[in-house]
Amino acid sequence: MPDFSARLIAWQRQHGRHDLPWQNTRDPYRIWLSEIMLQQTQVSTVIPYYAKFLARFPDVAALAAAPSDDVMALWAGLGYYTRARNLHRCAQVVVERHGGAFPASVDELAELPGIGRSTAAAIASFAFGARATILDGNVKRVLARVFGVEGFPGEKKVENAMWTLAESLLPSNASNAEVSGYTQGLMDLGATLCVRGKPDCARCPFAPDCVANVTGRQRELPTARPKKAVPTRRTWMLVLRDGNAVMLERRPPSGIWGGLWSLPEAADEASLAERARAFGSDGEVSALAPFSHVFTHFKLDIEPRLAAFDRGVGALAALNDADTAWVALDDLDSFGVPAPVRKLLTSLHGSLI
DNA sequence: CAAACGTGGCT
DNA sequence: TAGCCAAGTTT
Repeated sequence: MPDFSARLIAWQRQHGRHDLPWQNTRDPYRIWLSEIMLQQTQVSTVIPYYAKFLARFPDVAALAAAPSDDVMALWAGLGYYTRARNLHRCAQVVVERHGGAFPASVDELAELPGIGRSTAAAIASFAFGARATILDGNVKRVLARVFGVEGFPGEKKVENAMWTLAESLLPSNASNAEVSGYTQGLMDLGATLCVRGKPDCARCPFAPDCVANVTGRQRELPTARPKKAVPTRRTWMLVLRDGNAVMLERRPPSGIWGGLWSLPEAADEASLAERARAFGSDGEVSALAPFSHVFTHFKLDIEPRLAAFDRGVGALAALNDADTAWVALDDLDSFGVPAPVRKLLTSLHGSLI
């Protein structure tokens, strides 16, 4: 399809999205921030986080200078927390090694923490008019359908073929504005017309040439991810409570909820009771309602236990240090707390006292 | 290179 | 409802 890019650019100009919060700017900082947040995350989810970050950290220098805990607290709830740590590191690298200005080339961008090939292309095309293709979920879906690309796009072989195809479709001599429109068009087509469930082929500029549309295979393309059973893990969480405050513990930097503040955990009931005693609680440990939380790759059954504590007569364990903190339930916002733990504590806040 | 890595929206 | 998956990157 020799006129793929021209058709896409024309479609985007007329029917694409033009008023998202991170559009209508060439500020690499704002574009970068949005692109990181939008990785594996829907637009509607990102919008309030993007606004919060921009208000608190108006430029890359402000973000670089912030304490890591502040960045994590602001990111809490968005998920994939490695993104937040890389975001912070990236800001510091840009300030310390690039004089506070994002590099303009795809290759240099892709060397920065948290910026891979697709995000680098997005930033380079939106901020600098570079001729580089993205390859996100939207593009994979559009390419699979329009060109009839078979196979699960998460598979390396298929993904490589799609990168090659996507590169070949780039507009050859386009202005900066056209390059931005092309990249945005790829996303918009996938996000608004060529959606997973019921694609609106009637309004699609590629309908007459689209393999999936012509053959009625919209449902089979792109090829679905192979099904895998999700294992279940189980954990006991300690709600050590002193009046309106609970004790939180810093999680290790990597692994699930890496770098967030969460409730102390144990692998079984007895171990949790022992931890409660070690912290200095001499009261009873009582069961709260169990619940489960589903991640992408496993299900977590959570057994919360409540124990009373009195810091007034408590021991050294009552003191805050780098990895433990007593937090008022009204003040959870200033700590990066995992979403389900936050929900648990918030519901407790309503029912206690 | 397959697996790890969150959460919420949608069907 | 339970399953699928979204503006992917890192290890």
